[in-house]
Amino acid sequence: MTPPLHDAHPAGHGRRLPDTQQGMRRRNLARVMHTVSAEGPLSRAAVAARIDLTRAAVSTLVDELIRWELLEELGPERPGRVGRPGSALAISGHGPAGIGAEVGVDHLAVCSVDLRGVVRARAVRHGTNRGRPPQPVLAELTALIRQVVAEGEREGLWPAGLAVAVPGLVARDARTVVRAPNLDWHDLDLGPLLPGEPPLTVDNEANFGSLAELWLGDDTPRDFLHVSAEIGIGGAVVVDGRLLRGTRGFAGELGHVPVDPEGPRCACGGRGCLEQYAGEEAVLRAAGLTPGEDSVGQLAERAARGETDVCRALGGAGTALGIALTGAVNLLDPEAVVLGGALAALAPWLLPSLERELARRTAGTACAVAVSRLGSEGPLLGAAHSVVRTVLDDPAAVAERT
Amino acid sequence: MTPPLHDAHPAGHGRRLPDTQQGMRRRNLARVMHTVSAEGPLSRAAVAARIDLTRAAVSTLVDELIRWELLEELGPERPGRVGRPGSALAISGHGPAGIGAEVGVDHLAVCSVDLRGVVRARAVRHGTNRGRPPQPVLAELTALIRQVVAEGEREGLWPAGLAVAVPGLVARDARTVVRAPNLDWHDLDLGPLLPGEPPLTVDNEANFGSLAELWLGDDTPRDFLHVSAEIGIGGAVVVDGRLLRGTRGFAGELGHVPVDPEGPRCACGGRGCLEQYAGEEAVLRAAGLTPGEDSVGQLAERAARGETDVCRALGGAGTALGIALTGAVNLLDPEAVVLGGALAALAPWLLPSLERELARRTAGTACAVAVSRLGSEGPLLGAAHSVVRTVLDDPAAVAERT
DNA sequence: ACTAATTTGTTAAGCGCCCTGACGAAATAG
DNA sequence: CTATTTCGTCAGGGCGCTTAACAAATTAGT
Repeated sequence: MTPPLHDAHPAGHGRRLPDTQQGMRRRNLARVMHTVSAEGPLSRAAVAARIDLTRAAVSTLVDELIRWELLEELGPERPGRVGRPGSALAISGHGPAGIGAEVGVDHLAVCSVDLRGVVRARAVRHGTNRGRPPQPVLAELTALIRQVVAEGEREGLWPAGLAVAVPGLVARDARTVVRAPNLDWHDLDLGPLLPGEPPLTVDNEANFGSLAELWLGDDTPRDFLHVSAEIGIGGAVVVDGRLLRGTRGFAGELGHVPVDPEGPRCACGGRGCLEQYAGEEAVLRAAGLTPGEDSVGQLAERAARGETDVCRALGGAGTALGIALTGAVNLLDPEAVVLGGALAALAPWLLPSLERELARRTAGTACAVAVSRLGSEGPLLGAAHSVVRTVLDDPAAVAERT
Repeated sequence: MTPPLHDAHPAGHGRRLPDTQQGMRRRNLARVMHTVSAEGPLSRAAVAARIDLTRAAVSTLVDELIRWELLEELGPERPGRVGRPGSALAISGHGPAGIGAEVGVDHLAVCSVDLRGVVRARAVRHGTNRGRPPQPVLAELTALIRQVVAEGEREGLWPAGLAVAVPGLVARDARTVVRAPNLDWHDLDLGPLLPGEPPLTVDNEANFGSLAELWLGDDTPRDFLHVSAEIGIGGAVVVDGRLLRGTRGFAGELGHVPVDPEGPRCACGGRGCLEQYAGEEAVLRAAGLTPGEDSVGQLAERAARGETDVCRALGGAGTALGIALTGAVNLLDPEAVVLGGALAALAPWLLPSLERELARRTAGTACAVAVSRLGSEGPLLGAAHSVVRTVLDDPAAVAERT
């Protein structure tokens, strides 16, 4: 079985390797990396058994990966079984690292993650970016990035790529922000405004969040629907371990699925979109609160205290989510629906009505609904990990770059 | 011991050939077949240029495919350009053929298609199957199949596979009909009731219809949403040239997407499902007609005559389709929506309201809506072609079977 | 008409990649 | 202490594509 070649959009390496011996070699190098990454320290023989190659072939692959410092030899395994003990191989903690960055409405964040998946450095700056012009915001982000990169370099890490999560739609070139309403950014190419050196990938925060769920989630299936809300409502569809992007890169826009065709007008031009019932502004209004800092925390706190207006508002949002998700589930038949972002924190008050609505509108057993453990950390971690995945997906490519 | 080469389901999900030299060889054989199939007669040099291999390599691949009678040498091409003219290669008109079969509510149909995609034999039996027990129906279908296979054998064709389209949900094993309400079949394994010889694949008629659209449509994109209605409303999602099936194989159930959360009750347990507005029964009732033979023809005829009740009913169905499709388009961002099956014949009266609804609910340019040229022929052709695709996808596999 | 240039298809040599089979090394079992 | 098992490596070989060269078949130019 071939390892899942990571989606084409983040990073240019998603291209299919050619059907030549070199391409085969590169795919097999990738299969070794994926196997070791997924199943902890493993001997050459164990890897060979898993990817269906001979020990001899795996030996040469591993030699090369060690020479490139992508794998490390940990030494002899603790015996336990009969026979000569194998020599444990592990993903290296040095070498390439993924840099993830997030442009939030109320903060900036950057982190670096090594090939093992361990977060090695972080930097955050709080304060609103709403309506600020892009240049100063991205200059601040660049400073945070340089700080994180420098910190990594002191530990023997070099940046293999930079992935930036933004709260808005991103074109398929993975550089241009088409529309980010809460930042008031439009048709903006981030390339020239960020460091030129590590290759850049920009994507929607909901997309990165769903990838984080896929890669880091506890037992997230390979087919699921991810719903996350910050200000608007974002969704992402993961099919067979791959993120579905759509022709223009706009797939997953759950927020503008019609819930009631004659409902209130929406900025998108439609009527009764989900966002009119479960978006932050709508929920706050229904709860009798005014928008402000940390609105989500406010909602959770008051709901926990049992304030009926807030509970009823969240219940209504859950019902609307349930209706919109019924349509999505009928269309996609996912294994699960995962609530992420701000929805994770509010899940206790959303789930009952959401699940009730989903169940009563579904023939047979309804789709399972899970709550993300990552919450608002998802987009940042997903961004950093997406870089790591491109390295695992084609280790030979990064070796060429050293 | 050879590894499993094909997914049970059609749609060529199963390009999971191992990363060994043999796997590479088989993939390259497939690439030659696909290239010749897609771009008509081609010289060895032209194929080599397209699939990025050397002429020498392509020569050996072609030799093998000719020895297996999957390719034919047509002889020297008409010159025109400077240089030695190439020798044109074409897909063979002999050898393996795909057998497609359709269990409709009102008919049975079988056809065979050669590797070139040409329909070589057909057989049809009219008469309702509604509520009949499966055994006699499938016995009749078997008789038609044998007839079509025999006809093909007289022309040097042998059946490489049998694909059966049914109006209902099919489990992922591609043999078991889980639920076909209009036939009143439930949890029925078709394997034992059909000829054992050509390998069997069963799938939903909407799925096969969408594949036909993908493979045979005029300029159907690789990402589209296919909507077809016979009695119920079926949908199918094609992403990057692959059919999206969902975990249980139930993806594409557009008919039960909620259009109005407080609408009329539906058999599925929900309320206001699309089928309650645009299903055959609902449209006939709204038009003041009673269900019967050829209801679709009736509707089209009366609408063409300008009967206001019928036109209004179809317009309402179009509006409901537009609302449901708005949600689907927001979620998937397809390149186009294609109306197939009975909807193709009724498109002139559905399209205006459908497109209006889609446009006014979409920010930016709305998704294009196209009408299928195949209409109700889609499922049968898609089934037969799905067999042909499995041959093109792994020609070495059929060579082993001779 | 004749030569030069161009393109095709084939052939032989070569290289890369994995497999087979055999070996020494390092552990356990008796 | 010996037999057994498993691991990692090495040499030899097969397979598949590439490179390079060549003959064949056509057009372009003089």
